[in-house]
Amino acid sequence: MNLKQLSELLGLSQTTVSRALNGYPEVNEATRERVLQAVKETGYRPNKAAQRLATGKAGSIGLVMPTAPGHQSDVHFGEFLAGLGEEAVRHDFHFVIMPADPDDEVAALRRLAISGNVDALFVAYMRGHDPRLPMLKSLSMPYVVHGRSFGAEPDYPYLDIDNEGAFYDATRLLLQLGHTRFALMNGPTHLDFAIRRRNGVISALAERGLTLEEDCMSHALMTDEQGLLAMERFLQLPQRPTAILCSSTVMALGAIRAVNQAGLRLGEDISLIAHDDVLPLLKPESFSVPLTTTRSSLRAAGARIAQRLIGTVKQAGPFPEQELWKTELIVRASTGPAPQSHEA
Amino acid sequence: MNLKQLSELLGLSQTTVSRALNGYPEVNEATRERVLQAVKETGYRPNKAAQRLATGKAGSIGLVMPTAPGHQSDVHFGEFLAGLGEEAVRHDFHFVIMPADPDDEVAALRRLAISGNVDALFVAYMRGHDPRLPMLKSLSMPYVVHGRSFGAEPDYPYLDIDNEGAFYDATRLLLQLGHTRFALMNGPTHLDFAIRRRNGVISALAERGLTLEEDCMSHALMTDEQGLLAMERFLQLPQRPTAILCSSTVMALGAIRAVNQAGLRLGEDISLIAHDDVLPLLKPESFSVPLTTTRSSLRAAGARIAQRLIGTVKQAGPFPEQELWKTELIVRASTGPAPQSHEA
DNA sequence: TACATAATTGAAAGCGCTTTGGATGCCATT
DNA sequence: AATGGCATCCAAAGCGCTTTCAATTATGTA
Repeated sequence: MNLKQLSELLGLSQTTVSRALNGYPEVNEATRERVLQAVKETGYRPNKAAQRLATGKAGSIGLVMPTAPGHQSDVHFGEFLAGLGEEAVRHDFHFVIMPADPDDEVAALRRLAISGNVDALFVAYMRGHDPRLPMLKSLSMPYVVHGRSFGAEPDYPYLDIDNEGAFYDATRLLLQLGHTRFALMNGPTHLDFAIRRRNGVISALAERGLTLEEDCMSHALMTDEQGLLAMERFLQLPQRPTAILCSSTVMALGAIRAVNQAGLRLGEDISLIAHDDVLPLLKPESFSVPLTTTRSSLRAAGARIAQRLIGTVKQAGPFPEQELWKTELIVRASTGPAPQSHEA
Repeated sequence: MNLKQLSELLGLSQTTVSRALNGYPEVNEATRERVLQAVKETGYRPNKAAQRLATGKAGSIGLVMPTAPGHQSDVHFGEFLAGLGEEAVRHDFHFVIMPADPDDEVAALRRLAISGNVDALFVAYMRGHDPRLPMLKSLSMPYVVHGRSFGAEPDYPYLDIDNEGAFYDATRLLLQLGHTRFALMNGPTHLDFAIRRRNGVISALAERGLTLEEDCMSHALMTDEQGLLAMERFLQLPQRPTAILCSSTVMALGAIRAVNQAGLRLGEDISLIAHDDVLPLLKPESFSVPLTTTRSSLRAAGARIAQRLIGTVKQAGPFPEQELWKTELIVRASTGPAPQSHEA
């Protein structure tokens, strides 16, 4: 069933039927009713490809999904998508996801943009000096970046959380509790959020004249296993850190296991603060020792970005170009006063 | 830059340029070279919407993503997507993802199909007597189902793992170890895999004249927290189970915490086998007590389904209509002989 | 040399929709 | 009765591509 058939069935022109469906005013209400009724009966749906070809818009936002045979999938991607979806479903928008090798992301993004398949772009996994930014700017298609790109002029539309502030505050809390030996379990080193979180820690420490040694820093994929490995390394250091900052609750999981296996007690021998993206599969408050976290919902961020993107496409602005969300520092039992040093 | 402009630039007709690009034989190799060169220089990309309109195909596979404000996102979705993507990227296919309220899935799937936006459909989260099946059959669009629908005639294209066999084998292993009191931590009750896994357990038990009591069964979202709660309930039963079967390693995480908190030892007081979807964020072998699992890679399944789907669209069959993958039963330290009952 | 044949290329139709630029009929005004 | 305005409706062009059918040129054969 297409427009032509439907209009013939109704004895109307395609023009009128099209207008009736798209809410144009110059059509008799009685006619509109008749059209709507026929649509219901026949199950007619406009062909999106044709719509897009005719209008240049088709209610879709595009994103590239990094993937490759060896490439680890990422929980955060799915969570983000859920947020985007939550908003998209309200506006009858859909997503076009282009899988691409991580090395090919710039090109993939460009292909997606000029494919004519999408109205706007969502970009994540930002890096320092991200090469996608100049490309996006040259594109004349709306986009919003999740995160920022360290080192680039912040003149692009983004939504980010205050990673530096979050880890600065978390570090200060631990300092106030008397800790002096810190370690940071971070995400992959080239990612923007990792850079900023590290800076947050370093600057809070610097205020007390402390530094973060190279061997007290780990950069790895944010998985349970990597958390375990990193923590095991930290615990074997001659000067064992007592305060750990961790970029993910998933990673914290493994880290805590390492702590337990070493016979140490979380919140007493070792204090730990992790960043919580509010993943539904993992609730920090129900850990055996409830976890102190810096919290910001990834999903909420996704929903907000979708809102901005869709709003822009539908000209329903204006939206702020830049948004920086504060995180919440939620104190639970995994943080406690620094243990009295045996040597002291 | 569009075809018309490109062809004018080259002094050729659109026809010839189009043919040159799509590998038709009736075009002079020299001309083809010239066209390809121009494409490289201008960065021309065909408009997918137009291509789709003209050919009816556009290299995309569609899926609906269940989502709603309260709806929990699911790790498995992302993992699956990674698998699909891994294969799709090789064939320059992309995905069209339609977010939809879980109550609206049938309609959403239909909309997606007749939107003209996709060449094939992927369907997951199958339930018993799934209402999407009859709809799909009436659709004349290729599709592959991940999982099966309990109670429906198995005459549709699917790829599933042998859930019943997996849990049957796991249960038998525990029986051989002398366990007699079993509990099952399952996924949501209406989902097909949950039904089959339960059946697997029940039939293995039945062979020994044992039954699975109602209070030794939990159906819940497969999250860490639900695992904790379910296990806590089990441990408070008057006849405490010693053998636990669990539908997910994520859930096992919480379950194990409950075991530890109760002062019990995994692999001694309590044996546990979990199903492992091979999520990159969680490696059962690196648990403090390495986990005995039934294993089957979700990602591999995704890749295989993409392969079938894309193959069908490109007429590169034939592919088997039905595939049932065996799972591996991998014995690690979380299973051990049944403890000697104090009462015995 | 003339003619069939193969190799290349192009003009134009069509995919299903939106939208511009009229038509048409009806009513109130003059 | 003639005019203008309004409410409705429609024919046709156009979005950017593929593909059918036809035209043109080059090649080989008798």
